[in-house]
Amino acid sequence: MRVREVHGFDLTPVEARRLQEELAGRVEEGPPLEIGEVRHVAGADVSTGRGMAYATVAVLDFPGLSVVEVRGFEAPLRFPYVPGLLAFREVPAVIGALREVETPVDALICDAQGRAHPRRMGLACHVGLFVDVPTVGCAKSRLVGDFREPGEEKGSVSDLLHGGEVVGRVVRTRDGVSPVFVSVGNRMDLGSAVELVLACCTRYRLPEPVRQAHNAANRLRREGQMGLL
DNA sequence: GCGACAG
DNA sequence: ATCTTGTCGC
Repeated sequence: MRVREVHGFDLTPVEARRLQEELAGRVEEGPPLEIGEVRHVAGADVSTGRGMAYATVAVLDFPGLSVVEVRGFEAPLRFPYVPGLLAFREVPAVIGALREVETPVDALICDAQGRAHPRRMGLACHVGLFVDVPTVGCAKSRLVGDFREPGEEKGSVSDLLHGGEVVGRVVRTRDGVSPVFVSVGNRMDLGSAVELVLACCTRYRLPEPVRQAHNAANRLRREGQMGLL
């Protein structure tokens, strides 16, 4: 996959925060994703340990959701975990893995926030500026915003509000499970993002591409490899 | 000053 | 996220 060199990552937290304010203006909300045209969906995740970041990207066919490619990339952690600045800690490793993906991907789901971020620049938006693929943020917990608990049935949703705007949606992906937080990454629309995430949650709470990437990242960290295809 | 806080 | 055993629930 083609990856652009938007900027370097040798920054301090103060510089990183200022860069986010500038980059947020480059994020594109829309157009709607033609989900009927989607052939492949990828998921990205990062596992950390012993000063290293182990990033993986799993590519699945759609709507079948079987794994067709898995790539991994490890890089030293050069930035601390600071709420709101996660991208500066994990993106270097993520783009390393994305660079090695050979399958044409139509959409990428990141295990993090997109526009549901204090400066509308979550990791999913950040990754979306480095690639041409539309990105979606699907996090397991909230970073910012207020919301009402969605209904208990799969498919129930509620708006995630912050600073007077709808920055994302709280989505129940399976009956009875805790909801996930979906928001636009880049080149995508919120409705499409929710639709895609729901279409990827056939058996588990998290979208299958993200689950596969998560498992591969843990294997990469523990065993130094992910298993072939 | 106090509480919140993706992974 | 990671560190970790047993244990409560479907």
